[in-house]
Amino acid sequence: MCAHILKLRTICYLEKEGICVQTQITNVIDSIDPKNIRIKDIAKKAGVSEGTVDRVLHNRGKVSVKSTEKVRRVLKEINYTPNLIARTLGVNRNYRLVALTPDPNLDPFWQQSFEGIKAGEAQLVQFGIHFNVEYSFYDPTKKETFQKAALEIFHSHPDGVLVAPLFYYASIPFFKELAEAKIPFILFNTHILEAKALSFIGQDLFKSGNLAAELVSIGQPANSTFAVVHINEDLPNSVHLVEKEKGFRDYFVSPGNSHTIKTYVLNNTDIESFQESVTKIFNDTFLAGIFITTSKAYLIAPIVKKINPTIRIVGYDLIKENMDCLNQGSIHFLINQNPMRQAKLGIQALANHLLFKKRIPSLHLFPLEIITPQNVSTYLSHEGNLTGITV
Amino acid sequence: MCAHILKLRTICYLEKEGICVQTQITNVIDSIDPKNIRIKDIAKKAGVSEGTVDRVLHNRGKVSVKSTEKVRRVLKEINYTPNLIARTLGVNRNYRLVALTPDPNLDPFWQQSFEGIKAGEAQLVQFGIHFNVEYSFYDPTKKETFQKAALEIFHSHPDGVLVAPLFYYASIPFFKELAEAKIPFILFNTHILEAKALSFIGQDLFKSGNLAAELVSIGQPANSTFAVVHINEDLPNSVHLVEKEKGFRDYFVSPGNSHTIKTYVLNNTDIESFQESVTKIFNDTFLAGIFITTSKAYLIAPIVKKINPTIRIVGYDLIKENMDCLNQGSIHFLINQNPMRQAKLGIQALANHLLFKKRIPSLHLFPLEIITPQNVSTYLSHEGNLTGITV
DNA sequence: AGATGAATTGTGTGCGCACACATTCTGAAA
DNA sequence: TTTCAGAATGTGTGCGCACACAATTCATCT
Repeated sequence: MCAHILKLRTICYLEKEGICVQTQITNVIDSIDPKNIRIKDIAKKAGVSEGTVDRVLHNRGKVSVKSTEKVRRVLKEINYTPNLIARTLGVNRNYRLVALTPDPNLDPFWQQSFEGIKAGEAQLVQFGIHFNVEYSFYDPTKKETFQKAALEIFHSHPDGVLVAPLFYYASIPFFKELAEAKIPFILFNTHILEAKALSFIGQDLFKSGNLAAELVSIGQPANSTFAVVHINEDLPNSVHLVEKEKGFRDYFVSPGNSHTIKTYVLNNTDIESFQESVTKIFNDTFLAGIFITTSKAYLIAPIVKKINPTIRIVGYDLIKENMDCLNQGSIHFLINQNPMRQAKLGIQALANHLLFKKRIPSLHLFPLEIITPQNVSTYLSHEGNLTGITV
Repeated sequence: MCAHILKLRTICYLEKEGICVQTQITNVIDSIDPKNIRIKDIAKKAGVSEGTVDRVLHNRGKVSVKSTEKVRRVLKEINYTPNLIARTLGVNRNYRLVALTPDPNLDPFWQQSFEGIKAGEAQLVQFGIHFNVEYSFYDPTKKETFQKAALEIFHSHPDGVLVAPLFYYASIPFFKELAEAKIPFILFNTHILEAKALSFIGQDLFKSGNLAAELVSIGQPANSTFAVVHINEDLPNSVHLVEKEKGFRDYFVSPGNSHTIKTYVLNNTDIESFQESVTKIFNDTFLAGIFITTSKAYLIAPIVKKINPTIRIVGYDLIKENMDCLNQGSIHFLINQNPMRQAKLGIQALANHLLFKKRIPSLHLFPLEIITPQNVSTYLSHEGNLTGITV
């Protein structure tokens, strides 16, 4: 049979210089490959049956103290790691997941997150894993739609939930309910600390604002004025935007700082009056740079460029409209939140938790990706390659 | 048995406004879940045995035209995707991979790539996949060590190879041999087009130089002078550096450009004379920015800062020394090549090819990640999270 | 028609695990 | 001693696939 495996690892390149070929030979004789210990092997080694080992491994009880000890000792000796693939094979129950996000039809940003969820689902299917993801969408401008959807999800008793909880106060009771019902849930995009979620996946928004400040001010003269602009948002209810602004302002609180920061909140209920007010604001004040806290930078960038093309604009996310502005030079930097990868990872994390019973990190912070006209294309071609084993 | 699955997908949030709850109910009655078609199901539908379906699926021959037709028709009708997990279960053989890279002990950059390979291997082990990765290292400054290692690898007849081929001409014959012996190989970090590799994983180096030019010149006054610096490299033999410089210079070939570009090649055989020559060079010419084409920016950044702290420095990679310079303000931008993720993906790609028999893209270009003092920490915390299902 | 060998087709097994179920072992009560 | 729960332990099965091997069919020749 197998056994008698001869492993040969060679590190060699200095032969001439006398250190010569450094070869390490490992002989694995008639023993099990240490990488590949089965429950069966543990059972044999402990002198018990596979069933007993299984009971010990899963704390199913009904094992005598003596047997438990024997198994525990073997487990400590060898480093058993269950074969995750084999583990899922026998599982034929269907896990039902629900994803709750803003409606992708209302915002290209959430369209991308939606794509990520689908990619995650597709990947699991490919591996023969029975995960059904259902989608529930809400209107990001109306918190009642979130509450309603949340209630329905709770009543449908899913096996796991993935949520982008834009509304702070509206989401708290939902998470309380989920926790009580022991339904695992993962947050992405926006972190709600009190939620006690299984995991949060997203960026550090304070640092994100920090970075925006750096980008907007690089190479700018002293005594400049910068603006923070929130578009179309219910600011007091939106933790994520407040956090970004805090980070932005924090960057300028340093000994030698000479810059001035202003904040604007804009609503584009109708386009004409929006354009007017934008024009008025940016004509009145001389700004060296503008930081838009949402993915809506494309709404004001072209207007600002007409007023003064040297005003530096920093926004968020690789949505088409923003990239057009980037290429035309009206937006100078974008910070990519990578909603697609966030969402995909969310699904994967739920699978890891429910199915593979892996421990998943309670915090998965994404890097703050800086996008410029020169590197934007490299991000696009990369986004498509979301497949792989893992992720 | 199973069947009678009731799927319920709800999209609901506009009830008040009359559009009401939009519910889509899918009833799957007594039929197989379309997501989960087995070979057995195909066999039943085609009226043949599982063995015949298997033979058709794998082109093993020994099937009559009639049976082949029957199976093909069913396959066309339903969209069969094999269960990748089950596929690997029965595979008993041990695949032997060899990774050929510069010696990690000589360069922290290659240390990171080494970590990535190990991470990839570890992940496969966790999934119970029998992949043994052996390592073979060469001295990146001596092409003979590459040639020697390559020869040994070829003679050991591995199942797959992952290579970072820094030497252009020295590597061509190796790849020819591998191709003739039908040993699949994947390149990473440096692309050798003629190699006809299974896949290349890495960055577009021309664009990388392009981006460096953008970073070095943002917010700089007109008529500035910038330097391209190659450190410790056999330039004519190193395609990757030449390509980066091309990209860098290309950026400044535009109608309105007023900048000047200079190129320097430095060798730090002994530290003192190196420091002297660096000091001399950068004292002689007034430079607005410097682009170092390797991960060695930390060797000159502190010296340059002493001469003139406003000279902007752009380098490569998140190695400790560079990050220290970044935090101390002597390096202003780094472009992250993500050697860890590149290498890990290389292993995964080989597994996908050999084991899962998935098609893998012949080109996997990584994004050009811009690192600044403000976002460097977010990349570090993220690097650790390399696990997941995929990748 | 019967025999023979090749072409085709069908069946069985193992991969490692989880879980259901069957069996054996205790010790206390009858 | 026998009986009998209940605890402890062991055995068997399926998950979907690949591959080895067994069984069948078919065409051809005697």
